[in-house]
Amino acid sequence: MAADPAITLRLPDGKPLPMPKGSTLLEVAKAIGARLAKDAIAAKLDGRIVDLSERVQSDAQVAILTPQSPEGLAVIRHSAAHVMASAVKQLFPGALVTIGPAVDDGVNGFYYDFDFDRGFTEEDVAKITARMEEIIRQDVPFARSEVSRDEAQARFAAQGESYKLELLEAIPAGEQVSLYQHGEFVDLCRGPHLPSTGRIPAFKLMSVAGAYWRGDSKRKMLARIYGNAFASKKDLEAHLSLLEEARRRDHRLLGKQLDLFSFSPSVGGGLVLWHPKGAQVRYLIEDFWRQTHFDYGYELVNTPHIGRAELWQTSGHLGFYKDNMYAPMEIEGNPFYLKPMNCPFHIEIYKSALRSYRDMPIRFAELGTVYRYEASGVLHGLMRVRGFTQDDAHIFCRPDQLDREIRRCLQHTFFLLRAFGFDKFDIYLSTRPEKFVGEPADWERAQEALRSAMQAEGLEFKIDPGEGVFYGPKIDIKIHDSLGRSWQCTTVQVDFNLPRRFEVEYVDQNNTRVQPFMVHRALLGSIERFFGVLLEHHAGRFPAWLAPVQAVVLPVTRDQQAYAQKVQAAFRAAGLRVQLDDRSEKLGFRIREAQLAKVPFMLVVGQREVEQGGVSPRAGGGEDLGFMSLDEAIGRLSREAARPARPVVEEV
RNA sequence: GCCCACAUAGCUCAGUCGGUAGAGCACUUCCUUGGUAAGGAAGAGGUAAUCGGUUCGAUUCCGAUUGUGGGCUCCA
Repeated sequence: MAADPAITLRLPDGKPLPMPKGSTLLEVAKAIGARLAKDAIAAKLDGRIVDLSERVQSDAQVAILTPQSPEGLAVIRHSAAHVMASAVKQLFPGALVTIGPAVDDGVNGFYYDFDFDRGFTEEDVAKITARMEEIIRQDVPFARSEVSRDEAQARFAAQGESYKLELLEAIPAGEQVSLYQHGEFVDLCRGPHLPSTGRIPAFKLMSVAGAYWRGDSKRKMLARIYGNAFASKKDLEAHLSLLEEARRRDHRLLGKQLDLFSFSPSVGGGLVLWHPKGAQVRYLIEDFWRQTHFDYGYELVNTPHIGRAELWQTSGHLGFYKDNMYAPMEIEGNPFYLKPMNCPFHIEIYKSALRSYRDMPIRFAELGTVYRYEASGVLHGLMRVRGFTQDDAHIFCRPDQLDREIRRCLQHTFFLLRAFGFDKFDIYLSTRPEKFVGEPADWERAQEALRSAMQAEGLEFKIDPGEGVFYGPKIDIKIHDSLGRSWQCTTVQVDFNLPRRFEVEYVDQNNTRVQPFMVHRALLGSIERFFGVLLEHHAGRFPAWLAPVQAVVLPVTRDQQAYAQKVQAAFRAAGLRVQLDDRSEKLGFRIREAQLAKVPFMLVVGQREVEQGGVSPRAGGGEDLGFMSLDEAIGRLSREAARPARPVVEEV
């Protein structure tokens, strides 16, 4: 040992660790601590995630990965995918293996795709689970080997694994590839993997689905099995109960239970029917939205649902967006299209007058209802529909105003989203893609404006290089809901395409006509989807200012009916949405119904309340607030059901 | 759109190995007026998603269509 030349490894805390050259990472872990060595499942060597069996030959940065780290968890899940594939091959030798990575979509942690003609049934999944448990119990070691591509081809050809051969085709001849083997099962895989199958602490197969080979709808449909794996049984249980909670607050279920909206096969898929209570909430959202837009200096506009084909020709939508547009309808010989976007109309309003640099910025906002063709298979409740209302706006501004306008948009966005109860966000800046329109210099300028606006607002953001739309860079904001799931709502996009196509201009200080910057932005995204997200976020219990019914008056007996009507009228006069439930049912029954309807307040009035001229409110949570005078109760409910305060708009 | 699954009363579901269907809740009427999460009785309600086919006979088997769910792809 002493003869081995020493190397120095640098640990995450910055401490140096001298080790003999050629030590395995497991030995490194042991040198750090016995407990760490026991927990270790893989390691990070100069940023590269590798097996514990890998030998370190030179000085390097080293971190030992345990199941507690996201990377460690990914290794467990990837290994679980291999174990699943081996179980499938044992049970169904006719199934061909394809790929099986670790993923993290909030539900699943890994999958493996098989070419298996019969497809997998529930019973198959149960059998596969049992076989996987056996393989894990046997604690079979994962062994890595490196072979030439040609040798790998020969091996997979012998096994008839045609998909693996296809993957190998893409690798240059003569290159080394890595194989991972546990038991009989060998897979082409970069790795890394756990030391052995016994190191998978807890897993569950979640579902079976179809998936195209290489995600290409022209290629073969494969049978995919999804699963998830965790660092402990407890983590798995927690995950499953989170999924259970998500099912419980599924907006489609709540929409039915609370009588908010529905879909009808007679109307068509993806077309929402808003019931009175749902429409009430929607209008409250929209009213608040409008008020904030006035506060942030927008002017509201209103535009038609259809427009002539020429308009969409000019905008370019018939070129790049046609697949999402409905077939044209002919009106007196002219083709018209249902609008998939509002921009061309807002531009026409802009162009209805000659604009001066003094007029800028011009901010047009509209709750514009658009129709987009969506393949039937992707429709999903309110989250993915064919007709929806965008909270759309277009800002036309001078180059020197862009930065300021973006900051304003961001302030407006966060004000609005916070008002609805969201306070955690992921922000992304998407930059110029390979195919783009406009001048690179303008792109630079716009990207810089987006970046500096976010920095000025003190926002942390990630950059998605090359993920911008072809017409301009954009900022996307995802909100986190109460279950920790994230939803893309807000998008702020600079557009270099439409101003050019429509010859949008203003007259500058030098009396020359120049093209303004144009910004598209949707803050809530789509009202339909936002409503769905909001519904799930609050589990159907809207904040009192949005509740379709804010209180229900419950007379104890028929004798208080007249008084109850007076109470209802008094609350209504104060602007509260109050209903009266004087059906001949017992009080307990009516309380139960109001509770299930998630009404924030119940106003119980019996003989005592009549005599003393008050009410006894009960909060939606079940708390009896005790007797109070009518004025006191109206004051309290008015405060609790107050709309969020208006924003303080800073001029930046 | 593609793969798989599903579609029975307003809702949630049961049942029918091919012989035209049932429960609970909701609804209507009556009784009950009860102080903080389900009082009682009676009644009404179904062209079994739609359209074809096989069969003496189809809600049940087969096909198509529409819709829904889980995915793929795409996106607000």
